[in-house]
Amino acid sequence: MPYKSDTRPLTSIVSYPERGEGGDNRYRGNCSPRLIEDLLGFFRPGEICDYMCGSGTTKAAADKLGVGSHLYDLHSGFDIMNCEIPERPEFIFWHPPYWDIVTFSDVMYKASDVQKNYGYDPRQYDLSRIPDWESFVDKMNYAMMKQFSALEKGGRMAVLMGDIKKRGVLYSMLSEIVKPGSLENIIIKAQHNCFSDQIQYSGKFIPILHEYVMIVRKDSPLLVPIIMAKKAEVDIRDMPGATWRDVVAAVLEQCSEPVTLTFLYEKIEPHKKAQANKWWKEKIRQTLQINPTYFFHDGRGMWSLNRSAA
DNA sequence: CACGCATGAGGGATACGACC
DNA sequence: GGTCGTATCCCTCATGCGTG
Repeated sequence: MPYKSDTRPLTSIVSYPERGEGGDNRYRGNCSPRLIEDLLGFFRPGEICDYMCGSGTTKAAADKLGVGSHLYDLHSGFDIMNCEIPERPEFIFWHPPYWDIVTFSDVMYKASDVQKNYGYDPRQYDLSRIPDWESFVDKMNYAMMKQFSALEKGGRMAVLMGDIKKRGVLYSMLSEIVKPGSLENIIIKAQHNCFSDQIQYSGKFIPILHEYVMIVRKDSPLLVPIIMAKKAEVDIRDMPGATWRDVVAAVLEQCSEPVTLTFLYEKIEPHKKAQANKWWKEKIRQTLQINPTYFFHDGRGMWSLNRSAA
């Protein structure tokens, strides 16, 4: 009786406290097969492909539901960055590494075995061995687009990924992963019994207890819309939406001592805010006057920021 | 629900006395 | 005389409210 969608309708939040049968729970970083069962139960693809199948969680889920599967991994001769994808998949499940949180090659399995059986050292192609975040994201996005390109029209990719907090910095895979096609769903998946549960955190950050399943669909084969993160910097003095109060406060904020009006003029004059207003000097003076809660008047022509103001 | 009207924030423009 | 401090007026836009 395949596709028993039983009492677990798929929703935008999922939680699998007991991991269920399948896969190897000693293989760190793998997920509950129940997630994949639920995805298969909902989308009902004829087959499922997994190009980073790891310990075989996808196979366990597919077998249980009687769905055909095509499974590959770096540990058994398939390198996503360089090998051709053999199928035109209808459904891809992808559980990429969480950067370098868990190293796979030569840790979860022996590099020498792969060298012996397939003739390459898996460590050189292993995404979990990329030390810097930028190149990791680049490679991830390449692998994402490569898999998406292989999809048949109407096909889907479900990507299970998590954000990472390292030394106070958030590295968000969900933000930075490229999103080709139609972004159909983002599912929050609760994490249970993960390694970080054991760590006593020193305080100032919110422990991450969830990951995401992003589902994208390929609607048109040739022209594919994509959403991708782009880092940029804007100057508040050139920004539509920033008020005069914002601009003046921002300039004063980087000064420890009271500054002259001339200084404020110099800092603001070259920017769009000033260039858009013929009376910009007057506006600056007026702004300082009408916001006594934010701006201190330290004698004629001298101003500073009231840092205690809310 | 469309409308007319009031209100208030933000911004532009101008004027003018005080001060250096 | 030029800069600074202050007041005033007008415009636009968003929001809220009562009325028909």
